[in-house]
Amino acid sequence: MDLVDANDGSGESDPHNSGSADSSALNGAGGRSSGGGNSGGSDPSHSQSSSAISIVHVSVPQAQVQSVIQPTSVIQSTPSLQATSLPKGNIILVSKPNSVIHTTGGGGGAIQTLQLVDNSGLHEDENTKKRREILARRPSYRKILNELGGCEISEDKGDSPGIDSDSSSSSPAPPSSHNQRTASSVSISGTHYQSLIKVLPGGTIQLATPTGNTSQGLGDGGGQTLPTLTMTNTPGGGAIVQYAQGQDGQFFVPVCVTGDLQAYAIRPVTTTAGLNSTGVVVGSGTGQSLQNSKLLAEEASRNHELRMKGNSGNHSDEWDPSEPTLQKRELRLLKNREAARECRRKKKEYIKCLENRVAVLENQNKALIEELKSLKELYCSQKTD
DNA sequence: CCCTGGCTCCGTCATCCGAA
DNA sequence: TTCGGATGACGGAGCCAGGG
Repeated sequence: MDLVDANDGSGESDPHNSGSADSSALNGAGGRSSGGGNSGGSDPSHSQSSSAISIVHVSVPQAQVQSVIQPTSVIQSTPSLQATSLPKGNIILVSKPNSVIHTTGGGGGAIQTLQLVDNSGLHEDENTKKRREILARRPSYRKILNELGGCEISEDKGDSPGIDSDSSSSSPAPPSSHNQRTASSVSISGTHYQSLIKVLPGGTIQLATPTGNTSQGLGDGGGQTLPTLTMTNTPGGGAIVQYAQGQDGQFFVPVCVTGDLQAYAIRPVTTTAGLNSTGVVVGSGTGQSLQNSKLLAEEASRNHELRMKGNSGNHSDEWDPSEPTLQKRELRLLKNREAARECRRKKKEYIKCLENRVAVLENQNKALIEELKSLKELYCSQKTD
């Protein structure tokens, strides 16, 4: 069994690693060593283009289920695939190419698999080049997270982080919310992505076919029929999987969601020209920021006018030669204020994501230890027979 | 009640870095 | 080269709990 290390891209760290008190939390999260830190699941150089298929299978009764689908993994759906239900205690760990999501029934039932195919090997040169470029850059939280695919920092305040949204997009479910469903779509560089989420009571995740006839089907999917993946008993019912159907394949990227949720953002398999380096689908992006800029400018000018009015009593006839500069400065300050606020928010989210990841990995570790134990026992008992 | 230390949030400045 | 966004660093303000 090719058990894949789930600790894929946990090398995230404070981009600047300045070690100040302000960033101590990030530094504590594990420093990205120069050069190789950004490796793991998202590292194209890791993609072993061997045809060997990794099967990851963990079944631990009573254990909390965690699902980790690492970046660069592609879930290649088989149209005829039926809903796959992971019994209580199962864990999906996929961080290597050509992996298979594999589950057995709690009592040794039939095995169902979802094959994961990694296409990154096809574009290794390109990806390596890109990776070098990325490593040479100074990373931001968002970049780090996107590259890791570990956590997605939301673009818009108050919205569900990391989940692209249109009219029916999801918002972070309240802890008690047990039946959460999300369908969203977005186009990037001509690639249409669909993401369908359903979290059922008990933590079942379902990938729904947009037009399919599964009961979880959501909305219109442009004729694509996608399989359903069901995972039961995720802790707190908090797992979210976003399904992507692109021109060049389907794929999942893990994403953290504020709270206890974990989601998977959408990422293209290949680096397409028009796509940003991250390729993570995030809702309501540029338009809003433009709008924000406008609003900021308006606010700045308003403030300026108010100040001018306030000052008019004192220096009525005085003309300040530096007025445009002042206005410019005010606008810059205003923008920077907003940016700082946003930056702090992202930082918080980033830390939360790291904490979530720690929790997930701890649980996985626990489960694997248990699995090892039971296998050992099994082996010993068979040996003595 | 006052003081103090810890914590959090905020605004500003400086700097880095990518895009134009 | 310039511009603007992102973010670390720094200091101030407010809140809260604990102690005298």
